[in-house]
Amino acid sequence: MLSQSLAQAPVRPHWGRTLSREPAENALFSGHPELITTKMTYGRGKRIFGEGETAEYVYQVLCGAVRSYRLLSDGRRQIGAFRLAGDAFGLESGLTHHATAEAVIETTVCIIKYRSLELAAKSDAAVACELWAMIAGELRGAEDHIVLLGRKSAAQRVATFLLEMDRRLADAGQFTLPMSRCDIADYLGLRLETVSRVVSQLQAKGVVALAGRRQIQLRDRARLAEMDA
Amino acid sequence: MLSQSLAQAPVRPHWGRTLSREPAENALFSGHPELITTKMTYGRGKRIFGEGETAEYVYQVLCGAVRSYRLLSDGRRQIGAFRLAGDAFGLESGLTHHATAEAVIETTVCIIKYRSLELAAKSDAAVACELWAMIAGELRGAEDHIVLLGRKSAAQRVATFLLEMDRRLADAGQFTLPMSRCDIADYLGLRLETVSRVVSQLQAKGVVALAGRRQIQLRDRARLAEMDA
DNA sequence: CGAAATTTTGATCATGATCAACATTAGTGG
DNA sequence: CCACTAATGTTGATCATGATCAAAATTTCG
Repeated sequence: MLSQSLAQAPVRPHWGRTLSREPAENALFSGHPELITTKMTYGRGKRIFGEGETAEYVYQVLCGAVRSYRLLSDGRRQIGAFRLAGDAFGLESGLTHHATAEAVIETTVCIIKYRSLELAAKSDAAVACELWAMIAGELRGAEDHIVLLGRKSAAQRVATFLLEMDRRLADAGQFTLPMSRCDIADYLGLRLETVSRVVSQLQAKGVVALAGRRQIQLRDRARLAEMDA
Repeated sequence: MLSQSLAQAPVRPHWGRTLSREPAENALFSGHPELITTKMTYGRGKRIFGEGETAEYVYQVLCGAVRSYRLLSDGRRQIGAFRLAGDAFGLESGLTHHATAEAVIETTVCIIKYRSLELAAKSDAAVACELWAMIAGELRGAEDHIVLLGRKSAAQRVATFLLEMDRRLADAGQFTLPMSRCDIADYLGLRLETVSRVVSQLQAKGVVALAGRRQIQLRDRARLAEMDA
C-alpha cells in the first residue's frame, strides 16, 4: 500500500527541496554586504510581528513556514499568505504592519532593518528593483488568491492549494505540509471539516495519497490541474 | 523607515477623490516633465488592456471608472479592483498584464510609458518611491479584499462595498455608482441577485436610500459600519 | 415609443457551515 | 517504552446561506 511506502520514507522529516537547499546564496540582497542582516528563530506558533505594530524590518524565510493573517472582530481569521523558505515578507508601505505574522512551525528568518534598505535603495537601483520585484510578486499572489476566494468551489480551492504547495515545497509530487487543516481552511476561506472532506474524497479517487496527516503525494497531477479552472 | 520617506516624498499622496474634481494638477508624476504622458479616452465597456498582453504603460484614471478582472475557464469572472478617478494601475512587474482592464463607463486615463518610468526610477529616488507607494497601496487593497472574500457574509460584503464607494467617490454620504449590479457581484464574490436583495433589505431598514438604481444615499453610516466587522 | 438591458422579487436547490461524536496523532511524564 | 492526555483530524447528520431558475418590473437607449 502506498501509505506503507511513504511511511518507509526517511524518518527525518523531509521538506522537499526548499528546506534542504542551502539558502545562503539565495539570501535577500546577498550581493550587498553593506546591508546588515540578522538571523532569528521563532518556535511553533510564535508571533513575528502583529497587525498595527510599527514595521521595522523586512524578513526572509530561511527554513520553516510563516502564516500572515488578519482577524475579524468576531474571531474569524483569514490567512492571506503562507511564506515558505526563500519568500520575503513584511514589505509594508506605511508605518504599521497590516497583518500578523506567526511561525507555523519552528522557523528561521533573515531580518534586514527597513531603514538600511531605504538608504541602499536610494543609492542603488538594483536594490530598489529587487524590492519592486518582491512586492510585485506579493501582489500577483494576492490577485491569484482573490480569484480563488471569490469564484472557486471548495474542491477547486483544495486542488489549487495542493498544486501550489507541491510547486513551492517540492515540485516532486510529494511533500510534507507544515500547516494544520485549520490553517489551510483559514487560507482557503473554508471550514476545516470541508478541507478534510475534500482531501478524503481526493484520496478515495486515488488522486492523492496520504501518509500521516501532513505528508502528501500527488498521484494524478493532471486530474488536480483540470479540477482547478 | 522606507515608508516614512515615502510619506514625506514630494508628491501628494491623495489624488482627487471625486469624478467631478479636476485631476490635472494631481496627475501622475506631474513634477517630472521628462516623463511624457498622454491622455486616452475609452468608451463604456472598452478594453484598456488584456490579460497576457505585454505591459507597456502605467495608467492613471482621470475621470470615469475601470474594472480589472480575471476569468476562469468556465466564464466565471472575478473583478479584483475598481479603479476610480486618481487611482493608478497597470504596475505589473514582469512582461505581461495578469488581469484585463475595461472602462466601466466612459473613462479618460493618463498614460506613461513603462520604460520611461523605469529609466526615471533608476536615476530619481522620488519616482521610485512613488511607484513603491502605489504598488504597496494596491497590495493593501488586495489584502483587504482577501479578508472580505474569505470571511465576510453577503450582507457584510455589501456594507463594506458601500462604505468603500462612499469614501472613494464622495465621502459625503451620497454618490452615484458607475458600475452595474453584475459588476458589484463579480467584485464581491456573490451573484447579482444576492447583491440586489441585500441592497433592498438595507433600503427597507432605512440604512440606505436609492434614487434610480445607481444613486445611493447612506442614511445610517454607523449601522453600515457595525455590520462590517 | 418600443425594444433591449438591467434590476427586483419569488421559489427552490445545492454547497458548504455547523453541530456532534469518534478516531488518530503528538506530546508528556512515569 | 508505554500510558495518558491534549490536540488534531475524520466522518456523519442537519441546517443556513447564498446560488440557481424563473418571471415580472423598471430603466435605458435608439
